[in-house]
Amino acid sequence: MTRTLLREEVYSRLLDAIVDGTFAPGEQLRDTDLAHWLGVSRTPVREALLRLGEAGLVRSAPGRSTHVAHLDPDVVRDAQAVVSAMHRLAVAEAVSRLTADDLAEMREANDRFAAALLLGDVDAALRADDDFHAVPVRASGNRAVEKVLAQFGPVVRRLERLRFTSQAGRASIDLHQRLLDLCAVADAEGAAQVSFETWQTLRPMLDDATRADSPEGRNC
Amino acid sequence: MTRTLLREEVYSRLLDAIVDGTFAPGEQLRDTDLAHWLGVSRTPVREALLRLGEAGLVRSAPGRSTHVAHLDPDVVRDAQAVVSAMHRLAVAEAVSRLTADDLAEMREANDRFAAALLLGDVDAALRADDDFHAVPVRASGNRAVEKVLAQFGPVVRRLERLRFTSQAGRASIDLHQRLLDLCAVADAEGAAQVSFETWQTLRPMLDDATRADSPEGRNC
DNA sequence: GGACGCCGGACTGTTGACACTCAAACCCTT
DNA sequence: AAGGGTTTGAGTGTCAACAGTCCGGCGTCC
Repeated sequence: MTRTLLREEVYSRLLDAIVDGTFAPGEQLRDTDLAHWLGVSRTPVREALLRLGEAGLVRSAPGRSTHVAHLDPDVVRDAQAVVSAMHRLAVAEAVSRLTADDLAEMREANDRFAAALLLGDVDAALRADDDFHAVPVRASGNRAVEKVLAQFGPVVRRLERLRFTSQAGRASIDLHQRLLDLCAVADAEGAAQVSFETWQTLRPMLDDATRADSPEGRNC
Repeated sequence: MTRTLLREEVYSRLLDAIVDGTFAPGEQLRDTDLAHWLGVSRTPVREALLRLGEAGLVRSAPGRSTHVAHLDPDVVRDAQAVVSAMHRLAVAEAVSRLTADDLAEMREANDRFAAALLLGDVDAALRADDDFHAVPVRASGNRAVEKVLAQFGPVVRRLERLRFTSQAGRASIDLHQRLLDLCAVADAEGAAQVSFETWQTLRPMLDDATRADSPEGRNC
């Protein structure tokens, strides 16, 4: 049984709090406060914050302060482009390895996604979407892709939680179905392209983001 | 003037030592020894090692030991696929933004690359190659791409230093030239595809790696 | 001679405290 | 009232030391 380190637990909790909005964009994070809140010393908190900083979820001014990153449209757009490219790569590498069970798992996740949209349950919809896309990522066996997605995925998810629309969701159902169909006939290039397009459905959310959260222009 | 932190200096020095082979694959790294060697306390060393671990350049067993990662062909292949995809994305986003100065800078770097190959100067060749590919990455303005390349680029470079051949280098000159030509006529898709292919020239090195450094099969 | 259990050392994880930097606030002078 | 200089507090960077885990070696028993 692998050992769970405090810095991993702290990282997960801080990540969740940032993505779900418990920590608001711009909110100051003091590592001494977080240490007290989590009941640990500063070191695991510092280590977790460093990782969050690498993903762009927090911004630190050395020796000064740390803040939850604003939803800077440039930052999110950059992360979204990286996430799209990683999923396309994963799909291209996975298509020849996907089993019937994998495809069934993707169908089931897409069905859950559609059902969640009907209920207006954003959290369930995003979980189903995660489950859907996780299948080819896992099948690709590319650990570097997994690491990049673990790092930049939350940056994109954070926007989705705030800007999710049923309209974009419904477009995703169809794209998910096309992706499934192309995987089923082992069309790696077609599937990779559709995977990329699936993640382009986020672009309208990014355009909306320029009218939210950072009224004084961009952080530099 | 931005402040330089010890953990950044330590990270750079450890990264260089791993990529250039000063720290051999498999070599044990004790953070107390590294702290003494670098004249700092363990904290910046630990923080640097965590980052190196995320890139796959070191492997830590929690509470046990830390080692320089072997040249595991799977790890390098994964990183190489990610690096290829990032450069392709960067080129696709950069093509419409490249100036005449940018193109001139790329030509100059390709010329230096060719000259270094003639002299058999691997270090100079790799520096020129870095300079060449840095231009579209910078022009793309995508900070997330820069971060991913900073993280996984050294994993790929590490193999190149050991397995570099003039033959592969000469193939790169032509691909560089094709990439330049396609950028000059603003063919984003063509340029992106050639950029991707440029990084595929590493594949023969990966196949050779299975006969080096990890005779007992893979680390798991 | 082999297997099992215990102990100690190696090494990392975490802790609490000190050091340093930066910016805001306050005070003094013009 | 404004500007400049000094002081102080906030917050992070780094330090030294303690805690905990894991594995190898040694001793004992069968």
